[in-house]
Amino acid sequence: MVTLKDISRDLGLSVTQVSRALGGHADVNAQTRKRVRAAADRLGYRPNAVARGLKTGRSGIVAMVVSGTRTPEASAHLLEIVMGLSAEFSRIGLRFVLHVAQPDEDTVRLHEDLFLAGGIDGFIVISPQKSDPRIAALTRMGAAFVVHGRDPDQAHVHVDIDNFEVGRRMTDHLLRLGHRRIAFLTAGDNTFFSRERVRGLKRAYADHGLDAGMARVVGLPMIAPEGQRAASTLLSSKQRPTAIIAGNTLLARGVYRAAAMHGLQIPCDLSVLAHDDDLELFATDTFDPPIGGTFAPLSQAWVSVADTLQTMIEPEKEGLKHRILPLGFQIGGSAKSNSD
Amino acid sequence: MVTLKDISRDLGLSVTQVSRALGGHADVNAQTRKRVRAAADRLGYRPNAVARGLKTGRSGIVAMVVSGTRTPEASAHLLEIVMGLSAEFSRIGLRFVLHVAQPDEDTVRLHEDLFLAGGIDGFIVISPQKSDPRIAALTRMGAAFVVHGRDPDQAHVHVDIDNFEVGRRMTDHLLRLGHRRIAFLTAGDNTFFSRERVRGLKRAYADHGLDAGMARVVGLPMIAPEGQRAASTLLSSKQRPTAIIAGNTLLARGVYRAAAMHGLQIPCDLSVLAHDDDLELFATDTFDPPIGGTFAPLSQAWVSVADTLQTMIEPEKEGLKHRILPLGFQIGGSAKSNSD
DNA sequence: CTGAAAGCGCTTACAG
DNA sequence: CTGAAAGCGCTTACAG
Repeated sequence: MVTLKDISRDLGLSVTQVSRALGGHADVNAQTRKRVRAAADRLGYRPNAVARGLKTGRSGIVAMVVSGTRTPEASAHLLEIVMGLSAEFSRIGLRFVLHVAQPDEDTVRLHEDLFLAGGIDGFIVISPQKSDPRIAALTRMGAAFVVHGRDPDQAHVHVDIDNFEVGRRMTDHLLRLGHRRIAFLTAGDNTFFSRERVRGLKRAYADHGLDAGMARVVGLPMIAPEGQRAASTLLSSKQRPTAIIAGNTLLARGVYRAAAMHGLQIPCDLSVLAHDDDLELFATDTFDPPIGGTFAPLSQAWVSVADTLQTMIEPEKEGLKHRILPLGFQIGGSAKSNSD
Repeated sequence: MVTLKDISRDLGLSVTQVSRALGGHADVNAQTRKRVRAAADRLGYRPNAVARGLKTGRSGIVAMVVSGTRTPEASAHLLEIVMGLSAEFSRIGLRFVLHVAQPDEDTVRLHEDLFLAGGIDGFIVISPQKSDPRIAALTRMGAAFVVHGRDPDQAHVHVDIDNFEVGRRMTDHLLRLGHRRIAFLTAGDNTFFSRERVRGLKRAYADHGLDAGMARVVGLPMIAPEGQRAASTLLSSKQRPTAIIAGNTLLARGVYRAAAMHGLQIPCDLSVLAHDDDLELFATDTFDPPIGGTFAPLSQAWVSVADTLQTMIEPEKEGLKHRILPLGFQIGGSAKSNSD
């Protein structure tokens, strides 16, 4: 292993100067800097992150702890998220590692263990639950962390989209098209984003002077088979909805399948909208007709999450601190006016 | 942050003794040890892994670098592997972290970066390719690592099953039942395990005095849709096979589907065997009829992988060094005698 | 522009 | 059984 000492000996310089030269500090003779750089390359020097970490208190590593998932779709979803985060962090010079816990493992303790042992500069938390204990623990320990999404019960740095608007805009779009019986497939009530979206849906009804009681809200795991099952039930019901809003494109995929099984054409017999995270694995380009709805690429969120966490870890590099990301709307071809 | 110094000050002891007491060394007065333990708990002491790492050269962290995958099934497969490894490593007191690379990212470089920066004690490599460059790089750097599977072109520590036997036993079983036209669905030719299995298949034919030319070997990604497609093609062919061997249960799932679509009953019209890794996500208890074939739980492999890597990292804890794991055979109900 | 020195928190010969 | 000291490899005031 080549150390600063080796370089300093090789060059007859002090370790101090070598360190400064490689660190790119201004107060080093340009000549010297060049010589040091050359020697470091020649000897194959690699800075020891552990030693640097002990001195500076920073390891350059950020972590995320997740629980193992139960379904292929959820796994694929998780891995795409991890890939997106990894890419952003490596772009800004931080290393992102994942710790996958057992389903029955205590993730709060894992956060504590990882942080208190040192060596982790910060954390990412995704899919926060109501009064999320991970957020409470990280806050208590004074760890740097960014949450994707939001827990309204605690104050914390977060990056999110305006989920109220997600619910409001899609519902408004359908109401304008004349739909009244709208079903909304979304996650359970213990997620803030879902509650916000439902609140947006209700607001849209109210804005149109309508009773939101006409809408049906269904809470479910947000994967295709569940979407298919729920849509199937809805489409078999007496007062079947004329439009379905899917919380993500996986659910929408299930809705499309259910519609096909019921012999219903989209958008003629059934309008469908979905919120689209723009995930590659569940690309919407295979939707026929093309799906409409709100649009906010998760990849944007990762840019923001990574930059924000970096700013918390390295305050000297003042970066952006986006919090609420912009929301788009795609018309698509999956919704049509209704005159029931 | 509470350090050894804080405890030593609190107790009026030297840092040396505090360190030894907490480290469980024998040469410390039992009384003292107790007092130190109590003080550490009271003050909330957590050893600083970074400092320890600088001194001992060990971080207690092992890593695996994988490329992001493209399909939900492959993602689920990967995550189950990661969960299994995580569980084993945490059982023996090591932390297992995952780095998920972009599909286009240079994983060799990632291994180098992670290792040369220090802070990673060892690596796990899975799914080795022919002349795998990751293995070459880790060997060159002198890193501790264990490969699950084997690269015949390089010497390295590995944990594996006897894949020759996997191919030989399943083929032998079918040949004894009178099958002659056997199709074998397996991975591409660039994997050692697949070549070994094919070699085993040929040996079984030879042992029965038969020409292995009657067998059909199909290389493909080992997931259900591919198995279904390949089986469908085979079952439509003129000289359709009377038996299909699937390299894993995902492929077998696809074969079952294809058989159903072709109106073929298993095992009456078609015999099917599969190698079963005993993964929870692709449990075989939903196979009707129950699938037969070779059986070797991956969870066993992880026990062995973790113990072996620990032995390489901490030679003082001499542990087991299983290399080739035992192989079982399940009769199941998916294969039947043939008299074509 | 350069170097000697201190120190991050820990472990471990060494001497008593 | 106990403690003073050295040192892992780095960074960074401080003094020149």
